[in-house]
Amino acid sequence: MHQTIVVEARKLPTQARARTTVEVILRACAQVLAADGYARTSTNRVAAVAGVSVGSIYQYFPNKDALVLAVAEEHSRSLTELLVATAVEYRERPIAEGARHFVRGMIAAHALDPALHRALVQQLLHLGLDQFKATQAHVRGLITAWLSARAHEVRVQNPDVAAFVLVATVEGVIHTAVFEAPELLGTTAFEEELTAIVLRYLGVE
Amino acid sequence: MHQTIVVEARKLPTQARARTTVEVILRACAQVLAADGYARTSTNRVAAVAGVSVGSIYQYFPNKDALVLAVAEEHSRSLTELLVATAVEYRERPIAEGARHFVRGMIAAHALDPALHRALVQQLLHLGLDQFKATQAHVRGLITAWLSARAHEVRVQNPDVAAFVLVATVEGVIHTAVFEAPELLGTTAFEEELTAIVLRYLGVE
DNA sequence: TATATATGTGAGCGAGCGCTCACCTCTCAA
DNA sequence: TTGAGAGGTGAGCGCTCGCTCACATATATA
Repeated sequence: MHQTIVVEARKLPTQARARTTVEVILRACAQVLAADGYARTSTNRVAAVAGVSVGSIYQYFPNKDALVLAVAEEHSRSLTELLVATAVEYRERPIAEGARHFVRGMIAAHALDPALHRALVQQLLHLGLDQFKATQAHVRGLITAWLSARAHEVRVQNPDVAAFVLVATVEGVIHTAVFEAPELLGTTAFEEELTAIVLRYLGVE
Repeated sequence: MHQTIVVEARKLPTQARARTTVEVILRACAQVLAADGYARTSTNRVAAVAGVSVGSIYQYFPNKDALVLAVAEEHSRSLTELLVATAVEYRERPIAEGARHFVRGMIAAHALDPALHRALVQQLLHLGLDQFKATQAHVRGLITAWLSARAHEVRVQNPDVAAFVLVATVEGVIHTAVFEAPELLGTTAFEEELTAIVLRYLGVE
């Protein structure tokens, strides 16, 4: 039922003003997605918010879904970058410290733009499932490697399964908080509790 | 940005054949939602699948969203019933047993109709956030009560927070599995691992 | 049987959607 | 300075959507 979606840019912006236009369009699309969700995000609305004509959108994006997917790519790139940064930084530190910073990184990643993240997660399941899975797999890969390198310090039989459960747990709890209790996200109590479940699962605490 | 949605039935079916019509419509809507997602669920499609005229839908539902919300209500009712049943059954048993059956119940609940669940979760965040929250709160309430009753056996400071984390964890892991690794759902290994994280978080294992 | 009311029908409306295309403006190398 | 192509425009096409309404049929009641 999920048809293939053409993602390739129709034409590449070569002049400086064209690159600005593309960026303005992407920012406007992100804004409308965050505010109104995918269903109410029309190309005409995006163009209006961007202060640009509809035609300009279709110069660089073959269709609406390609535009949304481009926004999603940018979002998940900055999200992954943030996580990879923490992963590298805490690779050699104690488990407890690493876990705490993984949790902190994930919370920060979701705090970047919760509303946009929400809209994208919703629709990506229909549009870019592969890309969505790839991002998840990337994060999971980082955790798997980290667990494998410290298998003797940690209570896991299968690092793959453990990574799956860990990432799903942290993401799940943060998502629930985003939707149902956004005020929790900034608190240390929330971070503590999330770190606790991770550490206890790993048999560290 | 989320406008109120009229949910009340436009008129109540009094004759037997009218009740059948309503049920046929609800079933058809659930089927189309599960197969194609909310965006591709049109009232005309639902009517066609139900073998009924569009007009009949609007005899009993004021608009599309009310119809979808009615499907969601039915779905979450059967889901909650299933969970309450296990909760009652294992209230007096050991923690470990209770946790295992909570996990099992949640897996079973999501296995009822994963595709429908998926479509509903996606859209309910826009349509019936209150109802969605209420269902979550109900489940969380059961867990809070259960943890409070056994506070001395279990490593939790705040039963409310613990219940939040637990429910979010179990839901999150199951959701991730539904979307990314449906083949995991039936396996005992999956159930084991999910039970393990719950028990270790509670300091039972 | 006759009448009132509940139930069911489906062509088609108005609106909004994604998207196109004929046309205009800007940029820059020659 | 100029012309070729990149960049930008927006009215509007074709289509689908949610939804209505004038009408037909089934059922309950007298």
